[in-house]
Amino acid sequence: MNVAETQKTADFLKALGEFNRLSLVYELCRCESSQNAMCLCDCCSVDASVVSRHLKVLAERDIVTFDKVGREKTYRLNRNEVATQLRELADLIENKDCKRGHHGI
Amino acid sequence: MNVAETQKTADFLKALGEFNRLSLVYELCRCESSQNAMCLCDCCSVDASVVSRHLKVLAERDIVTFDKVGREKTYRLNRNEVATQLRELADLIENKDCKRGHHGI
DNA sequence: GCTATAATTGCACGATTGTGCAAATATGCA
DNA sequence: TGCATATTTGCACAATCGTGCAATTATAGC
Repeated sequence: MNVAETQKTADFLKALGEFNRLSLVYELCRCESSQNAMCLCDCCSVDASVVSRHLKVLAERDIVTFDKVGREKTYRLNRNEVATQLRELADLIENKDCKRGHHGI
Repeated sequence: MNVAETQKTADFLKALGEFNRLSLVYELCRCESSQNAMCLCDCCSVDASVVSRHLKVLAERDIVTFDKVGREKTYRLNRNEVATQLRELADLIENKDCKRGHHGI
């Protein structure tokens, strides 16, 4: 695992690892259709500017994607991509193949 | 998803979502046997006290477990538990059942 | 054009976090 | 008992982060 990959994975997990951002993800998870940011404000009781910034972080990590329709941005969760990243990490952590003993056996 | 569960998941992800802590996890992932903290120091170039603190955070989230043997603590990765948590989150995010339309359809 | 609404940005602030160093604690070994 | 090694803790500090408010930008609709 090289440094860049490790950093990328850490950034991904850090983006998910904040209460209000994870709440946004869960809220989007419940939505079949895209949701605009104002609508998403309701799920976490913070200022609209804060939601805007959190969504920006999530978008930077490709956790969510948005479409701009008129003056609204509608967000949707990148379900498959996020789930895949989590499962890949799970597989890596559980993987027996790369294990070695104390002395590199 | 209630507040306490969301916070717990966020804390778990946050614990993994820091570069040096994730490096420690990867290092433990490569080890079949338990490793003591001094040995783990090598994988991330920070002070031993820093490693100690990071391992404490990982232990608090049940990401690692340790045994105290003599004056050393040997750590091992809770592979199954961590992988399971990640997969449960992946399943939740991908789950179609809990989806609903814009108006709760 | 003007106004209302959606979203972002700048600024400030307090809280948290990661870090190194030195000191303290704990334990093994001679 | 005394010394060496492993680990933790206290302290300080800089950096990052989450937040709210006010101002700004963008766009729809009149």
